Amino acid sequence: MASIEIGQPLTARGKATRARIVEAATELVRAHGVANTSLDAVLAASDTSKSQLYHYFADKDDLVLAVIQRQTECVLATHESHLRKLHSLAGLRRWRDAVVELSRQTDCAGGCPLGSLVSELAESPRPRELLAESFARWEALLVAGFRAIQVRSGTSRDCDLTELATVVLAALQGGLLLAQTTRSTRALELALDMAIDRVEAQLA
Amino acid sequence: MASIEIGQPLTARGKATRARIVEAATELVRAHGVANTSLDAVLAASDTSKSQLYHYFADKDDLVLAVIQRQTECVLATHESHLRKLHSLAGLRRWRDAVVELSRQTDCAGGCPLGSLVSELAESPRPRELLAESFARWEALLVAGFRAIQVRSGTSRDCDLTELATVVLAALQGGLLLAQTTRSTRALELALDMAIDRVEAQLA
DNA sequence: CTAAAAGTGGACTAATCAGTCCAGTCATAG
DNA sequence: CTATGACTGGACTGATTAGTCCACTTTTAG
Repeated sequence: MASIEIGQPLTARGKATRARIVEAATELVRAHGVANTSLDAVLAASDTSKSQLYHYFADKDDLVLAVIQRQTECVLATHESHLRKLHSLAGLRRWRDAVVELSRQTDCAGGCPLGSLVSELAESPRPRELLAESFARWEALLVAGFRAIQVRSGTSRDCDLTELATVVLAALQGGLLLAQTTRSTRALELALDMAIDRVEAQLA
Repeated sequence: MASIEIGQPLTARGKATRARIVEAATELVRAHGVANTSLDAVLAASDTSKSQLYHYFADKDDLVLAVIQRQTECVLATHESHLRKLHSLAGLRRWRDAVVELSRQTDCAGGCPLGSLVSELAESPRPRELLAESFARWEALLVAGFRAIQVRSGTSRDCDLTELATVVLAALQGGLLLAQTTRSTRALELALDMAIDRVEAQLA
């Protein structure tokens, strides 16, 4: 009732405050999970107050929805920058290397920010829908990349690019989960290599 | 200090009480996650009292360790019963079907009980180690199955069965995560099919 | 200028949580 | 039988939590 609905006015200052809250919440959730992130911690990290938070969000669940959306934009932006210029299998393997390197840089901690949200929120309808959309957009990015490879190589063999994108994403998520558990990028490398070999076999 | 250490006496009644607590906690954690499972809820579900819980466990973290171990035994027992009698690729595909069917029966909810624990506990050293051991045992089960297939088929081609087990497990985990998000077994089926095709290519 | 609305600060509440404590019951070894 | 220790019931505490409320300041529209 006290929360911002669609179309409600928002001054520049208001927008900035809201953004500060979402940014701080996203960072805390990525580091500690939804359940282990208290609103008080968000307020402290964003230098705001209770009344501000409840001015812009109906409740914690509402804030979590905003966090999912922001995290989605962050993750997709990272991959989009790599996948946009994709036009060969070698480029896909460079993407693989970048993903592995990113995981290595954080010592394999945290896993995928979106994947982690799934196991915590997948039983709540609205968050689950949002995450499903995020993965769909991620797959679309991969499909676009595959198509670019196909176009460049000339051989437009008939195969389901969407299915390929799904298995690549599954390999990525599964690989990251095992990497997070073992604190080694080995499983991630093997899983992505398998998936990319599959792409090569289907595409070429 | 008040908890049960290794070697401490445990009567039959005590063992039963401890088991009841772990069983209830495991079920609640599987359904709602560690952070969303309160000790009071565990007590209510197991029909025990605070003093009993703290008689057998040092604190909540200690109970969580027991939950990880019990959940590991449950999951591995399920897969062991399928993988033990493995001696052909057809058998491996039947295992795939069983995994898919199991996911379908719960409407893809919950994902893998061990995988879900990872994203919630992977940043705590001891739980993470335990989960890493669980996955290592799971991979060993797969390796044993692959070896049985290799022996039966006669062709003992030289390939790294451990790597194969890792990618199959990664495909399973990633597939389950996407299945949980989309509420469809499609991603799980595709990911497992890809991994098993890989096994076939490497093994035969 | 001025009034209405947007935005803010922080005290407060009620519920829930992990963990403590102690008085007691039960089982069993000697 | 009896004493020791395993086992149990549940009240209690202090900390933390999400969420409420109201007085106040700042911005904006007319």
